Amino acid sequence: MTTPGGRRVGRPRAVERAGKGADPRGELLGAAAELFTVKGYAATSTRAVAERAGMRQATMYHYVSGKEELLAELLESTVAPSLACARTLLTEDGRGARERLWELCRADVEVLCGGTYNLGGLYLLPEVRGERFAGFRTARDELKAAYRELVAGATSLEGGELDLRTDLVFGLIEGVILIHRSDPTRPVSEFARATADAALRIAGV
Amino acid sequence: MTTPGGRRVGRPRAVERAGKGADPRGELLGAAAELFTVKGYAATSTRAVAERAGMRQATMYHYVSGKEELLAELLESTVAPSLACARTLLTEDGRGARERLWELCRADVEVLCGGTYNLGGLYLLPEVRGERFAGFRTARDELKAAYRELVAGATSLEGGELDLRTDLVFGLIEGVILIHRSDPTRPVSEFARATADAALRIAGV
DNA sequence: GTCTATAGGACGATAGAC
DNA sequence: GTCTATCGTCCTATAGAC
Repeated sequence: MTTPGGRRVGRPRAVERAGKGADPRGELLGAAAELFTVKGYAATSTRAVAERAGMRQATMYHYVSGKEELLAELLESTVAPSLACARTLLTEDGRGARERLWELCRADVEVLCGGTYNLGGLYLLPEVRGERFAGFRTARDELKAAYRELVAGATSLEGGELDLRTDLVFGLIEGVILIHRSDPTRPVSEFARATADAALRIAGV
Repeated sequence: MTTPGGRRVGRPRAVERAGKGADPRGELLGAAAELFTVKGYAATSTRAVAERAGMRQATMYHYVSGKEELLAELLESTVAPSLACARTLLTEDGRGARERLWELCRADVEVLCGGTYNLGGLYLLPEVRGERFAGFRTARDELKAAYRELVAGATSLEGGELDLRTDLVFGLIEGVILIHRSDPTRPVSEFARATADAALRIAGV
């Protein structure tokens, strides 16, 4: 951090960071993203996160309240783009539900598998069921409701049958996270389109 | 434990177990199954496992070498039935590949979602990538190869296109684990059949 | 703003009594 | 066969120097 005049303030870091984004909070989030997705949340220490972000463990607490805040923020940043996309698509009555469902699936897979780290894999961590992450789960539920509405429009199903089809479509999307994890070499955009095609076949349109 | 004559040996437990299966190793596995699936592997202590099995933490080491052995055994016991089923189906040339693929999907979902605990959820734990669980991953790979062979027989696809379809089918099956976790009230056998139907639609037959 | 140091607790595993 | 006790390690979070 620097003053408006450009003078450095605060004690210098023990290990100076080469380039990288000069935003310490962002670096912490990036480090957490990598470690949480690869080693899991519970198995990742605050030490490991902080050190990878180029600071000592205690310094982390200057930027975040603790480990949970890191996970909560990562989760919400991951579901937010898909949710924004879903809200937009729901208002576009001009296009058919079938086409909009395809587009939602494609965009969702693109987000889940497209980043540097496999952030979609965070959804699968057991810790996500905790109190602290209710905000994320609410957003995810709203996204699922959007899927349901588009499946309904595309198929004229209703009731339990509609729920079942929606669950299968939604399950496919979340399942592809695992596939992508096992073979990350496949181009994401091709894979996203193929998954969207498959989702429509599951929905039965 | 008792002698052939029925006399109790060893120091009595601090907390006597009511009924339950009198096999201590089995009780440990059952306790681990519940805790690992609900709280995750890394977040579950050996203390918690042992105590739920009705013994002190240290006593656990009389039956298993440690935490990892519990997870390894649970994983292998979960994939084994599906793999046995797949091997049988691969030899049944009399039935069409399409029908056998459907049956494999149905049986797999039944195993993954049918038990008391959602053992299928263990596949998703980040720790499973560890050295110690290579045996499980090998079995899972063989199962996936069986899926691939049946998809090939049912569709006449080949090469990259066959790989892609197989991954989508396999991803659906693993994805439904998550669905079942979010709504465990739905009858498993109905759900398993619906998932198998969906898998065939993804495969494109 | 970042550090060192440490409090205070939980963990996995082992030793040895009973 | 099961216990109690404990070792050594690692953890999260805080206090306070610089």
